[in-house]
Amino acid sequence: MLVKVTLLRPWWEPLIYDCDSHFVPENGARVLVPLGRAKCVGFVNDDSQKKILPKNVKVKNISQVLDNGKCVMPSDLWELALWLGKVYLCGTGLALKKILPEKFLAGENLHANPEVAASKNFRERDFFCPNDSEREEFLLRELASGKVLLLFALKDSASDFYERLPENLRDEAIFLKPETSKKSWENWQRIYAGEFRIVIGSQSAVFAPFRPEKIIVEDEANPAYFFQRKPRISARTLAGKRALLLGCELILTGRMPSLKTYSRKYFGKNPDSNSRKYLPDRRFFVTVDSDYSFKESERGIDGEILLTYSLLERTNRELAAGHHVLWIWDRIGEAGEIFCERCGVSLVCEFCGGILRSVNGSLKCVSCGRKREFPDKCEHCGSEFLLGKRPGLEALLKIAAKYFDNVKLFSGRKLALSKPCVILGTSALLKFCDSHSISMIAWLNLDDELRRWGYDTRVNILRLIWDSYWRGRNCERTVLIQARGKNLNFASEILRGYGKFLEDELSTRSELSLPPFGISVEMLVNDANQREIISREFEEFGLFAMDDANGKLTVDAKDLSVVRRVLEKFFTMSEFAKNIQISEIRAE
DNA sequence: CCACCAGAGCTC
DNA sequence: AGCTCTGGTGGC
Repeated sequence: MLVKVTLLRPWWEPLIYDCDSHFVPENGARVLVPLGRAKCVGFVNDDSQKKILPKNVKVKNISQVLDNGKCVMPSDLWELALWLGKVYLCGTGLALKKILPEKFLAGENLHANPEVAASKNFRERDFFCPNDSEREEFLLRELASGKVLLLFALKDSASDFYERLPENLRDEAIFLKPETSKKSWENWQRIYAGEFRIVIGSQSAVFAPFRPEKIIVEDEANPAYFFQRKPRISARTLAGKRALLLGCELILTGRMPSLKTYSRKYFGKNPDSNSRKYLPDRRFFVTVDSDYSFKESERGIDGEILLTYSLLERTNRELAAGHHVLWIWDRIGEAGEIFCERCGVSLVCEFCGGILRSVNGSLKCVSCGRKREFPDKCEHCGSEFLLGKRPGLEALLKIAAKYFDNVKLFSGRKLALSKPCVILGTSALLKFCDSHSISMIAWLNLDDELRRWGYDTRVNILRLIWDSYWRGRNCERTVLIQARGKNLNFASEILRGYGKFLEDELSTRSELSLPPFGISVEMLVNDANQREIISREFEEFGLFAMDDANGKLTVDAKDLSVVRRVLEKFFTMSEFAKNIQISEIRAE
C-alpha cells in the first residue's frame, strides 16, 4: 500500500513510501522513514490522487509508525501547516518546522491527548480603543471564562501583562516564551495536556498546542507580528486562519485597526458602515521650516538639524511645568554616513557594500552590522578630510544641550528620570509612555523616516505617530511634527485623521496594485540561465518577472495560485538544487 | 597513520 | 535542508 509522506525538507511534494501492512496511518501522523542513508521523521500526507513515481526510483518501506498511526498534534495545526505551505510558498515540510517544536519533529514521545470536538462556530469581533487602560480592562473581561489564546506583538508587552494579571487568572495562565529551550518543550507538553486555560505570548504563541475558544490579537496593527525568520508571515494572519480552522472566536484589538482590517471591515464583502466611530480625530501640531526656525549643525558633520521655534518654545513650557519631553530622531550615532570632502566618495562596508555609520567613534555597517575602525585617510584618494553626513543622535545631543539644561540620550539601556528633562532617542522611546508621564512627543526628522523605501512605510509611520499620541495611561499629551516644505503633504494628511488617511492609502494601493490588492513575490535565483527559464515560464502565464541582474527576481501578481503553478515544478526534490529561494512575499 | 575539515552529492 | 561520503590537509 503506497502512502505519501511529507518530510521536513524544502521541496513541496510529499515522497512515496510503502506501508506493508493494510493499516495506513491517518494524515498528520508521524512516521519514521529512510531517506538516502539516513532515517528521518515524516508526516503522512496522503491525498486520493494517483501516486506517480519518477523513473529509476525504488519505493522504500516506512521504518516505523509512531503514535499508533494517529495525528497527535491538534488537527487545526496540521491544517494550518498545509495552508501555510501553500500560501507562503514554503511547502508543508518547512511550514511544519515553523509550527511545531523541534522535539516533536524529532519524533519524541508524546502522551496523546484525547481530542475535544471543536464547536465550529467562527465569529469575529473587534475592540479598537486608543485608551490603553480601557483596552486592558476589556482584555481582563475576555479572560474571565473559556479557553483563551491571547497574543501580543512584543514579548515584553506579553510578559508585562502576564505579570500584572490578578492572581486567580495567573494561576490558570501561562506566558509562553519564544525561546527554544528545554523548558519550552516542557511547557509545550503542559499546554498540550490541557493544564492551562489561558495562553499568553507573542508571535510564536499562535502555534500553542491547545484548542482555544477565543483567540485575541492585541495591537493587531503592529508590524512586529511579522515573523523575523522565513516564512515572514504575520502571526495576526495566522491567528485569523487558525480561528477559522478551529471554528472559534477571533477578537482583534488595538489603538487603531490595521490597514488590512480596516479595508476588510469597510470595503470588504459586508462593509460595516456604522462603526467608524472608533476613529477619533485628534489634533497634532505640525511645524515647518518656513516657520521661525534654527538650522543647527555640528562641527565635522555636513547637514543641518532643523529646530523650529515652536518646538523649542513648547519644550520649554513642558519642562517648566515639571514634565518629561521625548524628542524622536531615528538615526543613532554621530553621523549616518562618512564621506571624503575632496573626492566625494562615501565609506562603504567591505563585506556587503552597505553604508557605514559613525557610532561611538567607530564605524558600523547599516545593513550587515559589522564594525570597523575609523580610517585616518580616505581610502579612495588619500586625503584626510573625512566628514560626516546626516547628523545622528549624538550630534543632536550636543545641539540640544545648548538649549536645555537637562538633556538625556536613551540608547537602549535603563535611564533614570528624576528631574524634568528632554529625552532623545529613536522611536523605541515610545515605551517610556507606559511607565512615565510624558506630556509631549516631538518627531524631529519625519522627512528622513519617509525617505525609507517600502510600500508600507507611510502606514507604519502613521501608526507610530498615532500611537505616540495615545500610548500609556496618561492621555493628555502634545504631539509635534517637524516637517520640511516638501513633506508637508504627509503631515497634513495625518491631520485629517486616521480613517481618512487609510482610505486614501487604500485607493492609492488599489491603483498601483500594491498589497492588499496585489501580491509581490521576491525570489533569489543565482543561476542566470535558470532565471531566464523561470522568467519565460512566468511570461507564459501573463506575468512579468523583473530581473535585477543580482540574482533577484520579482513577480507582481493578482493571485498567488498562478505564481505557485509556475514555481511548483522547480520545488520538486529532483529539481531542487538550492538555486531558488523565496525571499519575500508581500501580501498585506 | 589517523584526526579534522570543507565541499560534493544524493535523497520516494 | 540535512546527512553522509569524499578527499585533502596537517599533525605526529
